[in-house]
Amino acid sequence: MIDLIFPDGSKREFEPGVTGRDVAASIAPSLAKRAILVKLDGELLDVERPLERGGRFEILDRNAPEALETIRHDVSHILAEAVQELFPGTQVTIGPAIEDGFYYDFARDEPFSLDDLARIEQRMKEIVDRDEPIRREVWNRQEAIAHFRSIGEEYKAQIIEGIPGEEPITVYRQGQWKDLCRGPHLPSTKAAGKAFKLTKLAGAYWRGDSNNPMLQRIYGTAWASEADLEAYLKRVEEAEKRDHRKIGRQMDLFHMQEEGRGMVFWHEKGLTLWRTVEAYMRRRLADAGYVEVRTPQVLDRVFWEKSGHWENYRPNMFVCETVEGEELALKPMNCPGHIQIFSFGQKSYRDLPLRMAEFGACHRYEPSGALHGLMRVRAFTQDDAHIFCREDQIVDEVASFIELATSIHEDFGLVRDHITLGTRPNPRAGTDAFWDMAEAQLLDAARKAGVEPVVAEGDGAFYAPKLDFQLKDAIGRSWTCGTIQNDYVLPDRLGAEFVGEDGQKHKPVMLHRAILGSFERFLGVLIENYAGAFPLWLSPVQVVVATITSDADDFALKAAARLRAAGLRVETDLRNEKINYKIREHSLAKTPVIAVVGRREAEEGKVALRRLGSDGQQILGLDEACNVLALEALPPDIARGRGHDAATVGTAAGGEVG
RNA sequence: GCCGCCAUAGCUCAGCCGGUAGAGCGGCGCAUUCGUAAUGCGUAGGUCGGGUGUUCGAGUCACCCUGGCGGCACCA
Repeated sequence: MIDLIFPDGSKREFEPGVTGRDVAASIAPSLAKRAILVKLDGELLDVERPLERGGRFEILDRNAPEALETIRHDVSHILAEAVQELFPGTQVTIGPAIEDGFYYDFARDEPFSLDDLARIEQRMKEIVDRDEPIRREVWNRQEAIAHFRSIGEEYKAQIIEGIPGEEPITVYRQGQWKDLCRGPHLPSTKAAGKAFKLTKLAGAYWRGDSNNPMLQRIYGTAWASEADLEAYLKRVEEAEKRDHRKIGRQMDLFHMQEEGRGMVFWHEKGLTLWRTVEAYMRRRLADAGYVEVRTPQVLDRVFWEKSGHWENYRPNMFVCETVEGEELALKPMNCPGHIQIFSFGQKSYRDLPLRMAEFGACHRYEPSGALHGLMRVRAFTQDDAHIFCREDQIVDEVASFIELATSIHEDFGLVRDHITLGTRPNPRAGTDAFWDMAEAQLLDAARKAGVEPVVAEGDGAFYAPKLDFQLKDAIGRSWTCGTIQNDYVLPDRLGAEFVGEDGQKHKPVMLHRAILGSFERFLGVLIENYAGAFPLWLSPVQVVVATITSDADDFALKAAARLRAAGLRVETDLRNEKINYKIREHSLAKTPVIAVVGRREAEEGKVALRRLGSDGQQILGLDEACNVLALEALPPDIARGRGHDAATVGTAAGGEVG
């Protein structure tokens, strides 16, 4: 007999070979009907799977969180079945569940069309209606390989060949159709439900390797209920509205054009945003003990040969030849330049840690297909810095960096989800012993800062492991911003050294670190995080003074001048338009504050402040308005320095009027 | 770079099976001076990303190039 322990703690005995469905039926017939999966000691199993051992046991219906992944996986199989019915001769490969949905990769000479997608989706729904039972079978390895080969499924045969010897080869039958799969699966196609939708068509390399043939991938989304599906589609729509490329155009922040792929034309408002962020970063870095430097944009090929970049990254560098025959390259990164400054003259251990920052403009020839708005560009400015330190200073430096970065990210409304530790990749420089040590240092430092990193196997740079910050924005999407790497290789390669207490020369360790990543990308993230409705301190235009009638023009100009004198970024709108029209226009332009001035305000020397997103007004005397807004527009670091909490400042003074 | 899709006024988009381009918003002009999310009327903008071909005739079909988008690969 086997013992099953239920979630309520009760324990019951069953015959070995009993199925999850039998167990459910012994509790209640309705439960047997609803059951789509069972969990035995944390492992998900088919409900029809005979149980050979006991353990902690749970019966899951389709609303269980764990069921969703299986539903998605099943829908991907239904997709594959539909495709093979409609397009005989198409080979199936793999089709996993992913975040929000699933995909399936097919090998077929003819490309699928968008129209095909609609047909396939229709057929998938028919397959669900057919209620085909899904059953697990264990096959003999050699027979399985021979079988899949014989039916022309070369990819499946290859997959089986790659499965470790001790693992059983399982095949799931789904009506007439079958697929190699580890499982688990739902009891029938009907259990998958119809809350799914095919979303996109894409190419994808077999086994993720660009040397392999390209397969056709069909993506879909699948949910436990129609309501969830609709909510998801709505979320996607909301995210599209925040697209920084769209908002960048609407708000006149920047543009890009054909002749400069991956290069940004920053317009006045976009540059204002940039400079605001830059000024903030300068203050934060200065407070944290960094010095700022600037290194050459273009350096001789010989320099990059020494640094090793020529050898490793030549195809991705912008290179030019001069009339005198020199070969020069635009810098793809700042580190070698910083080492030159470090090595200029002699450095003592007393100089360490030396934190050297540069808002460094770099150029990298990124593959054309990688370019994406501001997120991936060919010319970008990093908020770069290198901390030269002794080995025993690494942990402290990394830990305080984590604190600094966290504080900065939060000032921009981004909350940390987690930090990843990218470990040794392949290929890589250095011995395993080196990597053991370097990875341990980062782990120690993270823990010292109170963070337990999530390990991302093989995600490190080739010369060093790294910590990456994963942030969440206002609508829950995650972004990677900020990184730190402990590099022993480059300082050695470029001969950086310092004189230690012992009078001997030592090699410093170099911590490469960025908090924003690049200004381009970070501003893109900010635009999407705030959907263009920036907090007052960041907003390119902070106040628009809008008149109701031309009688108020003079006062409006005076008010604008005073607000500017108080340090605010102000525009005026004296056009002969109705106030409704102006309010609408400036609200759509995401202006945080509209200062309305009519005859009444002009006579009384007041302004009526209207905040974006609220329809109330705050009528204040001009002086008071200047004070309130200037205080409110303080960057968060300065507000903290003055003992103000930016979030609550400005709401205290003045009366609300409907 | 690879696979697929797309490319029409400043913006968003319509233009069916080929017969020489439309709308809304925006712009400009005139009128309106009107208290917190769109005042009315009028008017000017495109030869349809570039090229080749098919055709009596192409925005509309085919092919090539360029670029954009969605993925894949890449991301020091």
